[in-house]
Amino acid sequence: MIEPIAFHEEWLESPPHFRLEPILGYLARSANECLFQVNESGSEVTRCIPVNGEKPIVTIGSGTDGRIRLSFRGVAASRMPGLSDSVRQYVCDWLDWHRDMAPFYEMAANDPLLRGPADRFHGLRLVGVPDLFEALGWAILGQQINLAFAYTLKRRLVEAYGDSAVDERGVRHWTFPAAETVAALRPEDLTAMSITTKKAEYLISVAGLVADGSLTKERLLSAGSLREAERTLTSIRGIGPWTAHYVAMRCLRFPDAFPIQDVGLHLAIRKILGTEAKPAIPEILGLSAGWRGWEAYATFFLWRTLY
DNA sequence: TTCCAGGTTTCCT
DNA sequence: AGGAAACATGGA
Repeated sequence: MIEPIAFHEEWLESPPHFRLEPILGYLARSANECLFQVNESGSEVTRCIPVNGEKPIVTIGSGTDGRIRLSFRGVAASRMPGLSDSVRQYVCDWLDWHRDMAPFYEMAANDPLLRGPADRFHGLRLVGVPDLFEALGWAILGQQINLAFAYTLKRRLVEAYGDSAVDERGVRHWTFPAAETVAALRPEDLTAMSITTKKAEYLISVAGLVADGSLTKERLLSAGSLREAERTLTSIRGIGPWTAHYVAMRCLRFPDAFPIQDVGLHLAIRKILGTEAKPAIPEILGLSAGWRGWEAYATFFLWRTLY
């Protein structure tokens, strides 16, 4: 006898300065994204969120009254209890739901670089990558290659070694490969999909650190300071300052994380200033002086202007 | 074909 | 400490 598949739905009040539209716009930036899917009308996003040993397929959309609709399916009814709390927790982390954004908008209103983006993308949140290995893996994959190619590499990795769940319409929803899985690979397994030799080594060794528990989110957060987390991360081969700050920003959620070497950031600044050349680091330090404590958000809003 | 991309390591002075 | 060079592959 087949157990009934449950469907769960709930509605959440949007916090102040939270709008799904600019968030979905960001999530839809690559048609090659393989870990979640924004629907054609851009009104909702769907992804598999592995929690409590289950693989619910979760959809986040907005109602006409501004409330946010959270629904999930694909889980046996008997396994549902307790799941909605975990799913909601993941979604809140993913979308930085609880951030008090008022100070950011106050600051941005008087900032020459942020004024425009903060207005144009009002309600945008710093979309996170809650899983540490996913954040590290995505950052390493994206080092020094264009974003389009990075998405292609991620898709190859995910579809080869990730887990997945199939919904009632037969659509497969992927999750990022487990650290344990990647830790057990040989470099050739990854170079075969055009991941460079070095990155293959980095990915496998970082996966090993995560898999054996020596590198955890809790440990990186426990020291409390961005500087400590950065030092721990950059001591690992394959993780430089950009990757450390990228992970601090999108996974550890340090608000002052600041991947200042990021090419995307440079391109966004150049675009807003209308200059010919990309800004030099000392110039960016000057331009960002007023962002103190909001560097991660400032970076994210500037990225958003590129897509 | 050339340039460059959400860098990091290694090797120089 | 600071800077150049090597790496390595595809997208536009």
